Amino acid sequence: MAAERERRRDAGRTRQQLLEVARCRFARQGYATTTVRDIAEDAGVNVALISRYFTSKEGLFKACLDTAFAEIRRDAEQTTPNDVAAVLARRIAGAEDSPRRMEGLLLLLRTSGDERIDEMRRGVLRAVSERLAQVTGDPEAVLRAEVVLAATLGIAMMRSSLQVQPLATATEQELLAPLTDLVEGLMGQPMTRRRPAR
Amino acid sequence: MAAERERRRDAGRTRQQLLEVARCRFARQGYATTTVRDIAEDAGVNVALISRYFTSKEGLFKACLDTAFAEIRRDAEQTTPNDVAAVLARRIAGAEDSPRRMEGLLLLLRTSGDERIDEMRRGVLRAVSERLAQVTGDPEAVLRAEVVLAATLGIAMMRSSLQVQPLATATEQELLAPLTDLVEGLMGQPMTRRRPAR
DNA sequence: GTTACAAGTCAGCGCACGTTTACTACTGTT
DNA sequence: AACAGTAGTAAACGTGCGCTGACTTGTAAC
Repeated sequence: MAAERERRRDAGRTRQQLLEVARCRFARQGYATTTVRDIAEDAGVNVALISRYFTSKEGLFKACLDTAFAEIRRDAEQTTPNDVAAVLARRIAGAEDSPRRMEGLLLLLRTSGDERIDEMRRGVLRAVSERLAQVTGDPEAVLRAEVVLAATLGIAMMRSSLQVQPLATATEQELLAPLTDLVEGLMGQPMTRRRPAR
Repeated sequence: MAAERERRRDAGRTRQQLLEVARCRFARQGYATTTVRDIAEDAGVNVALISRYFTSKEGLFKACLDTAFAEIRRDAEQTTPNDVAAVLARRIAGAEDSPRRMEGLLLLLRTSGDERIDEMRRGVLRAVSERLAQVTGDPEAVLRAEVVLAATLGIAMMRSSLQVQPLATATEQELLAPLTDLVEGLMGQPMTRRRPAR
């Protein structure tokens, strides 16, 4: 209850504000296209604060990635085999705090030009894929899980920057059936899975 | 047979050279990250020639998109229902002129910041999806076709800029089975397709 | 009320980018 | 051989970017 009244100057709050608007910009426009002046204006503060709180534009981007990674890992850990499609649908088109949820996914495929960041990204994608692959014990499972993940990222892309209809405005419910079929087709009961390569 | 010997100065050839190296750069790095000086150096010519032959960087990008669009449309027109997965696998990981084939796909999701170009992009994606959707007459078919397309684009992304293993180095043969299952699951025999939403 | 420090602002630096202008060199024609 | 026209070059211009250092203002402690 202490100090809960609004302060006109609050470092923690502005830092958080910067994180959120930056995350939104980076996810929608990509790293290179987003300028620090845009971000500062969105947050309603001066540009210099970005350098102060996050060292640099790249530092801010990395901070955005960190929060996104944490979210995604949490999602992945709590997902059970039967859940996969529903969790993906929720993340892509979940209603409650949309479109914040999808932003995390989009950050995964926005490159900053920094090799260390790309390495982090690969790490997260790989971890999520392997978690997904645990659903089956198949040696090909990781590859198939990565295809599921790739599909999810692709859908997120088409909905955000490309805005291809009708996918762009499909609801969570409308996405659930196709995603279920996709996951089922790729990781569920064997169809072509067990047959030898032609 | 006329004038087939190599000329040291050949406008048509340099123009073509610029188109090819630009397409590669744009596909790999995106529009904003690629500089005209990079492109000119790759082509081994002076920067000013980009302005001369394509008016501007954006003009060059648009020219790249035009060639990619033509290729993709041609692919789409010649695809039969049973072919879909094979054509996609070939485009993603086709051996003969790889990785040129995949570049066309990647250009579809690289944004230039120009709204007219984005409109073109949406148009092509939409056309390809509708063509894909003709496989079935289902009203939901376009949505499902777009999911197939999104998956394809996502895979291309993971192979190029993200380089997530094992997807990044999977061969055409290795991709064929998962893609077949994906297409089958989404557009083939009804599984959850006909059952009402939960 | 005064003081000290943190929060926030302002103006500008340096650099890399896309583009342009003035120039040089090659090539086919007569 | 001289010319004309085009292919290609060199250098610089203007702009917008990320970032910085000196400054101002709010806030909490005494």
